Formats: sequence, structure tokens, C-alpha cells
Amino acid sequence: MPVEWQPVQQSRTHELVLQSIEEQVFAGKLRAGDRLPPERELAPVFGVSRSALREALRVLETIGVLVAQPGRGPDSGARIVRNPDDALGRLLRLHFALGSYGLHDVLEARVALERSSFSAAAHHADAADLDEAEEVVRRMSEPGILPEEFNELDTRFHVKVASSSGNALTSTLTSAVRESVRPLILRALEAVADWPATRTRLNAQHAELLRLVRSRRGEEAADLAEVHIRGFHGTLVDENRTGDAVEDGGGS
Amino acid sequence: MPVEWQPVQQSRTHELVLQSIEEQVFAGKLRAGDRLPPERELAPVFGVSRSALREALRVLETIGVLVAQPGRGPDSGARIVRNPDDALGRLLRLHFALGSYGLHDVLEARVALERSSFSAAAHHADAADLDEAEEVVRRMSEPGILPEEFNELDTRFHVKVASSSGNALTSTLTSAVRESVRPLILRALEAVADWPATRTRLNAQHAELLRLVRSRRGEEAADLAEVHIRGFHGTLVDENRTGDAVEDGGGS
DNA sequence: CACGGTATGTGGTCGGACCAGAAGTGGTGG
DNA sequence: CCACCACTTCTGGTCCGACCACATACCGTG
Repeated sequence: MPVEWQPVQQSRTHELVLQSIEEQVFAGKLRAGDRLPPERELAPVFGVSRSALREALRVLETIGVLVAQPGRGPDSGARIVRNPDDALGRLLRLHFALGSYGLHDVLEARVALERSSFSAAAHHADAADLDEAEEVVRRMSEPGILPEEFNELDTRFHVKVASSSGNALTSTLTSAVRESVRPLILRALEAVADWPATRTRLNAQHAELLRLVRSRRGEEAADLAEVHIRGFHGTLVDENRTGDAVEDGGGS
Repeated sequence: MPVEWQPVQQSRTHELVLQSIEEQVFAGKLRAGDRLPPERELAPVFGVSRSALREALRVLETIGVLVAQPGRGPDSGARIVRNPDDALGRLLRLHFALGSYGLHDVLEARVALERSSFSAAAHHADAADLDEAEEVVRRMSEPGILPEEFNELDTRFHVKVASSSGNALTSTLTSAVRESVRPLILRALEAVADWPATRTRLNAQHAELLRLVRSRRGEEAADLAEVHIRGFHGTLVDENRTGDAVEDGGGS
């Protein structure tokens, strides 16, 4: 049984601290909303310097598990929270920029995730969520809207539908994946030849998507979502060079 | 146009440093493989202390964009890399433990992602990848295998298929999502009543999945993958309490 | 030319100090 | 008794300077 154990060295103390805190989370002893002791107290508990502790806390903050506030009072100090969206967004955005994956990968991932989102939304979304999405579509349809704001609203539309599906994970993933290609999409929209026509076409699809979701026709909504996304990305590939995969030296 | 600008305060200097480095990445001036100057040189460039710079670098390291090695020579120092897997895995693992999303969310996300993976694998996978997957299935079929190792190999099977699909993003996401529920699945497997029967049933599906992929029947493979995953998770929900969503105070 | 000790440079850690800000604390005057 | 205001306290954020461990480059010695 060649299990191929990793070298695992990990002599870095801040990772040991991190591991210790993570174990508390996995064991359920640290839950969302809990507050950590002040850094000056916690560091000696772990037997490390405040700097090392701070680096561990910074990691937790980076992945959206912890927020820290200076000052005094009930809201001060380090608190366990659950905010994966920003972390995931930053992660995918940077890795997309570095070419960890290409535009085609993003396209397929979006199709997979949003098919699921629209299908689930057709079953679970309540009227309030869909009304908000409708309002977004309405604002996207205003004449004279610029690609900049259109891009912003389009993102919000897709994320809104995803979150209305009741699935926090696909919602988060959808949002992060969409965000990671936002600059690319913006540049593509700005470079499109007939902007009003493109805008109108996309909005017609948005409206139809919402109509299908409202009438609980999940499968049709999923199909149209796929067409919508593939068509959109098809425009992108025409306007941009697809980010190709380069060899890497950082194989985990 | 109520765009609702965020407060954005961000007085923390390490975030400014981070932002500056990120811009270099987005502008393509920092690419995978590039080396950063030593911390002692870089800190004064940004006009910050070494500690603040280090916290920014720690963030980049956390999201798998940078690795650092002490010592001297061509391999020392901080290098830009592309290793999103560990970062994504840790992120989803912790957030799942904190209840940012529940087991049902993971189920649906897995179905969406792996349907796409198996479908794409049927079109793009080469023989070598599938042979590796076959080998994994073979080892899972060895009599007397324990849930511990089975869980390990099952993860590797699904990740292997995902990576063979040629889509680095869905592969990474599949891996991370699967990893986030690994402890849960392990406990479920260990608690299952008739372990040999369960094992045999799952392996039969694995073998059939590979057969469908090899014969390029993507749609059927996707359907079976969905059945496979839903059945698996169905066992889980029976054995475990589904992690319910708690209210949160950390709205981004 | 081969070898081995030493100097150098890297990230990692540590301790102490100070800063800015928010809230508690207590004194003061109405 | 209450309202107001200055002061104290506590928090994370930052900075500085020093040392450690380790791997390499360097250079003297054989």
C-alpha cells in the first residue's frame, strides 16, 4: 500500500497555531459568533509570540472565518464569522489572473453551477427574491445604460438567482466564479460592436429566465441559462484571447 | 443610480500592500514563477514595516498564490505559484464545519459539478488518466478494505475523473467540495450497517461510471454520477443530522 | 582540483514599544 | 438625580531591532 506520505515538515509555528484553532472549529468548540481572547492573552496560551499568532489569525481572516475590530466594547476583538464570499472571490480572481485555469473552464463551471441554480430556484425561490431580480433586470433595460453598470447588474442578477435557490454553497461559488471573470467581461462588453443590440438580446434572455423560474419550469430555465451563458461567453472568446494554461512549478 | 458604495475604510496598511501586489498580478506584471524581492528589501519599497508586509504575503500564501522558502539559492525567497487546491479545500472545510452551508448544499453542488466533470471526461479524458482511475477502483474493491482507506480512494477517484475532464476549475472545485465533507462521510461509512454490501454497491457504480466514460457516453455517465452521489449522500443524511443554517452576524 | 569550514542571505520568530480608535469610568456641574 | 465631558482602559494595527535555523555560496586549505 504505497500511501506516499507527504514530507509535512511544517515547522512554522503560526501553522501549528492555525491547526490548533482549526481543530477547535472542527470539534465545534468554536462557533460562528464566538469571540477569541485578546491577542496579548492568546499568544502566551499557545506559547508563541504575538506576531506568530497574528499571522495565524490573518490566515483565518483571509478565508472569511474571522473578523477583528480594534477598540473596546462588545463588538471589539476577534470574532468567528461565516463570510466565505469575499475570500472565495479573491481566490478565484487572482488564480484566474494567474492562469490557473482558462476562460473555457470558467464557462463550463458557470454552466454547471447556474443550471443547478436556476433549476433549484424554480422550485425554492420565493416571490421577494424574484421581485428583486426583476428590479435588477428592469434597471438593466434602461436605455443608455453603459457596459460598466450593466456588468455590475448582470453579476447581481445571476448571484441573486443563485442565492434565491436556497443553496448557499452554489450561490457562493456562482458569485465567486462570476466575479473572477468580471474584468474580462467588462472589457468584452465595452468592445462589442453593436452594444444596444447585445444589451437588448441579453435582457430578453434575462426576462425570459425569470418568467420560467416564476412558472416553476426548472428544466427549461436551466436549458435557457446554459444557452444564455454559452452565448455570452461565445462573444468573449471572439473578443479576447483565451487564457491558455502555462506550466507550473507549484504542484502541491 | 444608487450604486451603494461600500464604506471601504481599509486603513490597515497590510491590505494596501496586498492590493498593490494584486494589481501587479492583474496587470500581468507578476506571473507564476516570478520571485519577489526579499522581505527586507520589499518592505521599505512599500514604505511599511516588515511585519505588515509579511501579513500581506501571508494572505497571498493562504490563497495559494505564493510560497516562501528560507535559505539561500535560486529556490529561496517568495515565489508566485498557482496552487488553489489547498486553499480552496481549507476554505470550504472550515466553512462547512462552521455551518456556512449544509449537507444538502454540498450534495447539489457535487451533483452539478460532477455531472459536468463526467460528461466532459467522456469527451476529453485520455487513456492514461482513466487507467489511473481504474487502478483506484481496483484498490477500492480489495476485500477487507476499511472505510478509512475507502474514503481516501473514493475521493481520489472522483478528483481523478474531474481532473481528466481537462477543466482545472471544476476539478479544483470538485476536490475542495468533496474534501469539505470528508470527515462526515468517513463517520457515515464507519457507521454503516452492512459495510461489505455498501462497498460492493458503490464499487459497482464506480466501475460502470468508468465504463461509460471510456465508451464516450457522457450523458449516461453524468446521469449515473448523479444517481451515485445522491445515493451516497442519502446514506449520509440517514446517519447524520444535517447541518442546519444558523443566523450569522458577519454579513460582508 | 576536491574538500570542508565559514560567511552570507533567506524566511521565521521573538519581545517590546507605540499608535489610533472605541467604549467604559468617574468626576463635575446643572 | 441626571447630563455632560475629560480621562482611563482595552482592543487590534504597526513598527523596530534582534536573533534563530537553514541552505547555499564562497574561499581557504589540503
